[in-house]
Amino acid sequence: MLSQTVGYAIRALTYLSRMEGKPVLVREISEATNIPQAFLAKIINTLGRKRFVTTQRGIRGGISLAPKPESVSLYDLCLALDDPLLRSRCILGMPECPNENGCPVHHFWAKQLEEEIKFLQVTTLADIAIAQNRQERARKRRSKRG
Amino acid sequence: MLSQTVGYAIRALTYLSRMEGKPVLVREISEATNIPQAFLAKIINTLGRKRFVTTQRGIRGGISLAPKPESVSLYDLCLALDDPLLRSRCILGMPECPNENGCPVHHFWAKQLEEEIKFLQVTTLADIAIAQNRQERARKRRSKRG
DNA sequence: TGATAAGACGACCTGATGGTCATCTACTCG
DNA sequence: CGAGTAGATGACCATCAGGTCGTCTTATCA
Repeated sequence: MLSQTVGYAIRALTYLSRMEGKPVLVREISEATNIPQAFLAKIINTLGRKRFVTTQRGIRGGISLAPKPESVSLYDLCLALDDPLLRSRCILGMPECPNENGCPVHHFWAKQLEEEIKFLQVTTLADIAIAQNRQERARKRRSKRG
Repeated sequence: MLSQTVGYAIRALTYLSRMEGKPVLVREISEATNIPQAFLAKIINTLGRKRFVTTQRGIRGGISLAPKPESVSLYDLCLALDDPLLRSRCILGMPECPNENGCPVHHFWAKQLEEEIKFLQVTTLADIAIAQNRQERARKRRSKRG
């Protein structure tokens, strides 16, 4: 499981990546994605210091995505926001566990974690934006039909 | 990832399951497994109320495993100790996510969780005890040889 | 220049998890 | 019965993630 924080970051940046670089207010992101505004501001701030977004204060200010969506992996975001997933270790914590493959729990969880890291590395904001656009269109079709 | 609490429970009960029903002191389990004693006592207490172990106070007292090791799945322990894993939901938390299969993140994580639940259901204390016995023998061989 | 709009930032709160400690209760044995 | 042993139990503490609030700073525009 990813942390709530990284989940929010993914949703917020995905929203930004569908805006073609136009600055968007934190308030607007918050309302569109249903993320608590004050907390989102904090996350955005961190992402700004790590150069994932550029921020602009004052009138006509807002947030915009700095890199291209397809060059931001979920793994990058986990790193930037220090997601606990990246710190996870064998839960049975027996001293010999990491070096032996006898323990079925260790073996299984190591495999799961490896798969997850891999997934986070190959999945980018662009992938999620595409899926969201698809969902959006499906939703609109449904409401027009209904 | 399983919680620390469930990890401790698995290790403690695996230790018990290698004792053939003989009562063992919390202190002994704690020392053998390197689990903080006071915290372990609390976990054991919960497991006692849920009938996973029988406890006996006073001289010649201690803890013993109530069911047979092969009939206690890790899933049972997660349930008994209310592991957060069993409460996990889609991290992107978008309202449509659970009903759509468009979101790659949702899709992947649902699959991972399903695999984990399955693993927890089919893996029992007996499986872990067997693996530990194997490790133990290997360790002894190494130290005799060295 | 000053009003206003925005993000920056530090202080603080809350609940969950992991962990400690002191005291109570129950059991065994001499 | 009384001493001693061992689990039961409740109060308490630390840390962390998630979240709020108030104030400061920086930008735009009239």
